[in-house]
Amino acid sequence: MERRVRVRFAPSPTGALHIGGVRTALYNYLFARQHGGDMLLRIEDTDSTRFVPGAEEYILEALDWLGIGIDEGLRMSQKSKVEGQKTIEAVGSHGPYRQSERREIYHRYVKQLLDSGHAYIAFDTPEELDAKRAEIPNFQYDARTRMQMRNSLTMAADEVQQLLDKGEKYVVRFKVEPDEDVHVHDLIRGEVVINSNILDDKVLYKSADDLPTYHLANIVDDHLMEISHVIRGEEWLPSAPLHVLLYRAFGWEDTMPHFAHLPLLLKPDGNGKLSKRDGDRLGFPVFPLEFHNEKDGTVSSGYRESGYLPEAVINFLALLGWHGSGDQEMYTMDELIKDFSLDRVSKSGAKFDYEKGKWFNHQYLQLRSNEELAAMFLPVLKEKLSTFNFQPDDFSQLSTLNSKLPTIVGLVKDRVNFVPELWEQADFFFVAPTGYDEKSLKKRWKEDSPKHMQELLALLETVSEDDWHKNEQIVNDQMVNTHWHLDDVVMPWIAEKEYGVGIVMNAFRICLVGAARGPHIWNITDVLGKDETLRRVRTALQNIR
RNA sequence: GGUGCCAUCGUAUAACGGUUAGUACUCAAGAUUUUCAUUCUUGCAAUAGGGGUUCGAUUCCCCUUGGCACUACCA
Repeated sequence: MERRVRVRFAPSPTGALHIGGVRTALYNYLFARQHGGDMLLRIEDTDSTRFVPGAEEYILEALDWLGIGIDEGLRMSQKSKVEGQKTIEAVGSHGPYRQSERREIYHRYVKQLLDSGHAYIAFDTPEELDAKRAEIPNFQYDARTRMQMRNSLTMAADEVQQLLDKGEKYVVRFKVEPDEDVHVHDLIRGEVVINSNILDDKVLYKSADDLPTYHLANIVDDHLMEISHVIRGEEWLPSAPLHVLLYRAFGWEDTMPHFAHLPLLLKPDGNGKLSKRDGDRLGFPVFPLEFHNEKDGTVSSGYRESGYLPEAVINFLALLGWHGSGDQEMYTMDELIKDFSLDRVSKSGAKFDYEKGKWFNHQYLQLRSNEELAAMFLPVLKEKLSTFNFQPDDFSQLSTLNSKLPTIVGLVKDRVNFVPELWEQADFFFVAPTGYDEKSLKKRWKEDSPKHMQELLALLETVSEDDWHKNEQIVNDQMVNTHWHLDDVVMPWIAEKEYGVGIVMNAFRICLVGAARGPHIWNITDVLGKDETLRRVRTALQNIR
């Protein structure tokens, strides 16, 4: 009889959520959804010294942005999202879902371990332990050394009680029995065996802040919250045997969750795991959202603010350490849920390939409608225009420009990876050239160009405003081509005068754009309109050379 | 140092003992084009090394090498 699938993502609020953590959350989510199970979110804030304000909200907002839904535990309130404010809600009957709010629970279970003889009280201070480590190389608090230390195993019961009554600081340590092969069955790696001799008597309960360590809290919570599968990063593999021993000590071995340890995300260059510094150094975000760390005053860039689409980040991350059943690379979240399998998670660490991430974003950008992209581009555009003596308020009154925005975006979107890059591709639609690109002039502005432009100017003057924009779609060979009226005006003239089409049109392009770039020329004239087009040609005739 | 995990083109990965070792990104070349880009086509490029097992190893085993993680009153 299989249990209901219940998985959890359990981050620590010690800063921005690392992209590797996002992938762990994603795999948990995919697994839960695929099996019709529950995805829980629990906050592991048992280290009061490392707590960073805002980190919890950040984590929940990031998952929300990416579409990684939470069924139980802490999550962004959906109701408040509509109202535009960000509040956190707790759902489910296994709470509280913040470990700092579960102190009494841990007390109870620590006592159980103490009573059953699986744990003991130790009075050794951090200073004493440091001294010991300095004195004895590779010192480890374990079966070999514990009888030389100050703890409830070496001291008489009344002496221990005396110290406790006096309020002496103490920790609770797990009593690891020596010479035992501990087997951990990992869903990704198979059977892992570690001898208990190399395990130390881990601290389960800290004296410093009256809270348990990760190991104790984790086992107690996963048990109480009826977690069926623990899917977490590979850094936890070495302590998995300890966790097995803890389940056993509690008598919970029959309902112990299945383990799956995910490969780590590595630096793109060199060695080591991906860190915050790599992002700064190599120029890409390692966090989903921008984060302002109140504790140390640092600001970390995020995928969202860099112009990434959430579905691109999800797709990219999903394929880092996992592959589908076929050659498919573009996956919607629903498709991922259908195809996901722990069997196809790789064992080795994955170097973070940022270029592939850019490619994914390009792909997903093309899938968005021009209207959507225009809406995303608008804030960037206003920002850019404000540097051209264009006040953002003025811009909002330029309704014609506003209505043309989707068209403009549609003309250049296939050449960008990110929304903000639309500006570099489309700037000339909004601002007339302020200069002319040297290279383009050298190659495309010929001796006859001024004469050509004069004649072209006169020719275009004769075109009516209506005809200016006239075009028809021609379908042949399943290709859609646009035939422009202006072609009928200009091409015969070029043919008659025996000018080169390239020579004329490239010069014309320089007048309008300022360089040899941009979409098809009639698309540009169509957006600019007759007046603006002619104005730019006159300006160019005055200013070039 | 100790323990564990891992090892296919530069990168992500495919090939559940038999393939000309596949795909995608990157890069290069070509085609298309009135520019730039897109797009399309082609190309470059890998089984870490050494032993076994087998008729046959990318695949199974061992050793070496290398990479990574852990080794806190952090998670």
